[in-house]
Formats: sequence, structure tokens, C-alpha cells
Amino acid sequence: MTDKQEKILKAALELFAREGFAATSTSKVAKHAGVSEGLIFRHFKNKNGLLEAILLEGEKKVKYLFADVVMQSDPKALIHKVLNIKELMVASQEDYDFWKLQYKIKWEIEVYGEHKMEAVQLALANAFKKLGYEHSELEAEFLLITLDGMATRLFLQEGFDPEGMLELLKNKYKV
Amino acid sequence: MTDKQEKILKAALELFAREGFAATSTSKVAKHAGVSEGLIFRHFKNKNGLLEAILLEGEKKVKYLFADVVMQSDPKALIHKVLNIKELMVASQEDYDFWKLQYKIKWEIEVYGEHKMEAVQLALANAFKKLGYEHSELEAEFLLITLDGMATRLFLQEGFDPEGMLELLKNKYKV
DNA sequence: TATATTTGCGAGTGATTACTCACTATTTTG
DNA sequence: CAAAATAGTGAGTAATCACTCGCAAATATA
Repeated sequence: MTDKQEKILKAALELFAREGFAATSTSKVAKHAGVSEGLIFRHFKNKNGLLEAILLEGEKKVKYLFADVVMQSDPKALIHKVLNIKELMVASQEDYDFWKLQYKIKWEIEVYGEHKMEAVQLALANAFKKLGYEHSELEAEFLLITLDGMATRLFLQEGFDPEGMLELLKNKYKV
Repeated sequence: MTDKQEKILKAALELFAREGFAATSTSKVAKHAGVSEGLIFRHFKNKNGLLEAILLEGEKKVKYLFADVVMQSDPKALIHKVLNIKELMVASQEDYDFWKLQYKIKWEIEVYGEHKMEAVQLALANAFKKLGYEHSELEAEFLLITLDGMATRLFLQEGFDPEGMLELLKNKYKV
């Protein structure tokens, strides 16, 4: 991967996350990255290819991130780790942009990336089962949905702090 | 309000909800509504004015919808009603489009319409307090966040059925 | 070193964008 | 009924859109 190629990806991630995919022009990306517009098409074929390259790199990131969560064998420790992923989502500006784009892009391309979280949901369901929850699958789905809702607020509602709510959840699950 | 004015609003709502605001051109809206493109600008000044007109009408709808929820004095009945608002969101195609746009547009214009739900959140907090919950405000916020998460899934994840999860919640709250 | 390949530029391309404007048709008002 | 106001049209506008292409510079390969 070239230096300029990386600059394009970084600029595109930032702009897509901030302004949206449809609302960001390729010329804007080029200017922001400090390269000629033609180079975008040389490397990524078209605007959609640029988005796909970003999302592909993202997929690896997500898999890597959740790999060690899923491997937790202790149910309480697993739930605890899931409740702490937020820390990893806002660790740096680039992480923030990346996760924001992940949530934002769903509404623009309208495919829900459920498969991405499937492994986590299964691991969670198993953890709840071990802990004796009656509807363990539902509980797992429910927790992930709530975390999705919290992430939405985190990215859209200025000044939202999820800390209190995460504590509430940790109390509810006694983890 | 003219007949053609209503047709424009309806077409715009449908297209904005389906394809997004930035990705929908005014010419497309005009064609879909069966009017000349110029008429859109005569009535709504510009593309943004069209969106604002839609959102303004929406605001009334939301207020009207939640007015009778908020007035519930029995705490359990209030929570029960909140857990059933989903029915009202998908009652007709137009309602579906409207609610989908409400959620979708947040990511395009990036202002979280928290004020809209403020009254509901307060009423909920009060209900939880009456029921003896320790962190009633947090519980209220938590419930609304979860419902937001469920709405997101409802609009983006094909085949998602919130029924089971809503039952789970009704059980948890014993309402 | 000679040649092939990749990287990068920037001036194009036609199509589409949001929006204007001169004009006519219809309705409202005095 | 006359005049004023509003509703509606459709051809036009400059700007911007995603994208192409010929060419030069840099790099890899032989």
C-alpha cells in the first residue's frame, strides 16, 4: 500500500464519517488527502470501491477486536468485556471515525451487518445460559441491541456519557 | 395546503426515507410527485426547506402520539404503553416511511432530537420512581435507548421481529 | 542499463445538481 | 367584473458530479 493510497483512505474515512458517503464528493476527498482526483480512481476503481476498501479494512479490525472477547470462557468475564468495548471505540480520533462510519453507513447502504456480531451474540447467549438465564438467546440479542442504542447516542448526542448506564447494566448482570 | 403541495411532501418523505436526503435529487422528487421541479422551490424555497417542512409536520405527529402516553398516571400502564409504541410506527406505509426518516435523518443532519422525547423520559422516570426503582432516571433513559436500538433493527434488519424482546421487557418490568 | 510496470497528475468528459426566471393558468379579493 | 395574488410550468443556468485519458515520473524487473 502506497503512502498516498493510505492518505486517501484516511481522508475518505474521516469525511464519510463526518459528512456521509453520498454527501462527500471524490474531489473533496482528493483535496483533503492532498492528491489528484484521478488517483482515487486509479487505486479504487470508483467511489464505491473506495468505500468498500474502507469497510474491508474495518471488517478485519472488528474481527480482531472481538476475537479475544469471544474466547472468554468465564461467562461473567465475557459479559464484562462486552460491556467495556466502548472504551475501544473512542480510543483515538481514527477509531472514533471508524466506528461512527460503521454505524452511519448502515443507513446509507441499508444492509445490516448482523453477521459481524453473530459470533459475539452466540458467545453471549452461551454465557447467559451458563448463568442460568431462562431466555439466554433473547438476553444476548437484547444486550447487543441496547449497546447499539448507546453507541448511536454516543455518536449523535453531544455530551452523552454512557458510563452510568454501563454501571447499571453491570449491576443488573452482577458482573 | 394545495393538492400538489401535499403530493410533493409525500413523495419527498418516501424518497428521503428510502434513499436518503443527500442521495435524493429534487428532480427525482418532482417526477415522483408528478409536478414540475420549479414548484418545489416555489413552495419550499430550497431542498432544505422541503426537509424542514417534512420534519415540522412530523414534530406535531410525535407530540400528538406521545401526549396520551405521558398523561398516564398509573406507572405500570405508562411503561406498558411505551413498550407498545412500535405498533403505531408501522401501522401504515406512510407511518413506516415517516418513522424511518426520523431515525435515518439523524445521521445525515447530526442533531439528536432529544427534546422530542424529553417529556416521555420524564414521565418514565417518574413511573419508575413510583415503582420503587433505585435509579429511576437511569432506568428511563436506558429503556428509551433500548427501544431506539430496537427501532434501528426494525428498519434495517430484514425480518427482525421485536415481539419476543418486548415480551421479555414486559416481564422484566412486570407490566 | 534497458524495458516494463506502476504511480501520479491534471485537464478534460457528459451527465446531473440545486436553483432561477419569464411566462401562463387559476384562484382570491375588492 | 377587474385587478391582484397565487399556483404552476418548463426551459434555462452555473456549478459540481463521478469518472476518463494521455502523458510524465518513479519504481521494479530483466
